[in-house]
Amino acid sequence: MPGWPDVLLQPVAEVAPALLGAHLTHGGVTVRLTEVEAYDGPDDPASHAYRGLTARNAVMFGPPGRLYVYFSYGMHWCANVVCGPDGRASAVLLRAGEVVDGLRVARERRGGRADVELARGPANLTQALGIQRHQDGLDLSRRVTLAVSPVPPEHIASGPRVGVTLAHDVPWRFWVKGDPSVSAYKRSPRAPQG
DNA sequence: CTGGGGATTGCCT
DNA sequence: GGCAATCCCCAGC
Repeated sequence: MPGWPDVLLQPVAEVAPALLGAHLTHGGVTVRLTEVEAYDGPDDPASHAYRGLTARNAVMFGPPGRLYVYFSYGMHWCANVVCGPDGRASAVLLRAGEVVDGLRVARERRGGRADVELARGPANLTQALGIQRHQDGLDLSRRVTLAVSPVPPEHIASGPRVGVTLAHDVPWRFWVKGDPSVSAYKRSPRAPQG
């Protein structure tokens, strides 16, 4: 298993599950990633990079291993790990994690939620870590620690991405089976029935 | 310049 | 399960 950042150069659907179990540290808080989603730049209709380079997604088109942060629904920040070779514009959305260090700070940022909910959901995870617009483009090389041993495939589940209207048949959401910090799955209201 | 929509969340019934 | 909050992004005129 390749280390950081070479692990990011694999196809994004392999990068995403490889990041499960990794630790990410920012703002005095460390989370263990339990849920992620893959977005494959130019070929993926659900990706922010699908329509090409814009001011918002510029970091996606740069080198791997940096943080791509975007603003969502007028109030939330969400974070991705840029991956693939420079210019490929692939990314892995960080959807959920378990706070393993800095509980006190994370609780303050999340306003007294239950510990298991501190980093459950992409916007909640970024809030627990204190990530906002200013962290767009941040180099993650000294902030990510890959799992000592990868989460075994039999402990990983996959399914459609959350809230995504297009390409709903692509099962590029990956999570640790049975982990309580994984967010409840909500299909996009506009996704096909089933 | 403008307007419709969005990789969400949490509170409401 | 329904829906409001809230504002940036970007496509289109």
